[in-house]
Amino acid sequence: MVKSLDMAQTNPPFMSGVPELLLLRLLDQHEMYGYDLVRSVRKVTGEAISLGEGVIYPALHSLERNGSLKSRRKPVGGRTRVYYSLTGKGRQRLDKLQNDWRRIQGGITNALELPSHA
Amino acid sequence: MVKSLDMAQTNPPFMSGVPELLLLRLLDQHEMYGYDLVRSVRKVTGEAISLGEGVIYPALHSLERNGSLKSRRKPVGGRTRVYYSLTGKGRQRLDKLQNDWRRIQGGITNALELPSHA
DNA sequence: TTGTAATACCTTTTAGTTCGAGGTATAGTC
DNA sequence: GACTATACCTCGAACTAAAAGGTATTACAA
Repeated sequence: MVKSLDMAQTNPPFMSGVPELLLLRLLDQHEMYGYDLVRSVRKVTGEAISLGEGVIYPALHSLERNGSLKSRRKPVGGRTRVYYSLTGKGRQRLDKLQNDWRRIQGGITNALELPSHA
Repeated sequence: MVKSLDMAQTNPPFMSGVPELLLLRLLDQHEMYGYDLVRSVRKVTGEAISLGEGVIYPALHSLERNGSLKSRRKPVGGRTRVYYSLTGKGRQRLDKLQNDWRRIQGGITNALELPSHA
């Protein structure tokens, strides 16, 4: 895999909260493991959003620590996969994040519909 | 003005880049001053988003520093208002942010349309 | 005239967050 | 034997929004 030579873009706009929302949303469907989530995020967003492993793994650990996710280790052909799934708390958290997202998304949509350079 | 007693919510989800986008978008219409922008943001987002002065003023200063905004001081009834307006660079920045927003917004909308708890 | 609310500006501190880069190891393929 | 894909992980840097707190003037009401 060729690594990017672009300068680090540590804080891209509009991404805060997005990894958490997407992970919870995907894991609400069925359990998945980290490496798989990297690919799934790209796929379900229509290639619009790509989250690297450096985002996914810390996020999964953090979500498990706060009780939104639970995990189980499963050996698959010599390798070990860590499968994550939602807890009740995780589903509540997902609801809250979806509400937040819809509120903000709606507000920005309103704002962007203003006439330009009046 | 009664200050909020709620606990500090320093990093609310989905807000990164939003102040910058909204300020540039509003100032693309006509020049405005900080205190006015606080009220305008609330209004144009249909009360969905509220940005305090602690967000607005630093953002305006930062945008002026990087050349996206220019300002002029205007005394009004004993008080001095600082009016901000977009530069060419600011309009380019607004275009870029709007594209980023639409991309991410579309990606998340796709992801949220998945069937739940399959 | 006292005091309170609204206007209008500002800075500092805090608490996060994403991201790239880098690291380990196994399995499979050319 | 080398390279790619799989699969896990950590760390440090860059950046950001938000609250809290601060100054000063104007307007209005009790």
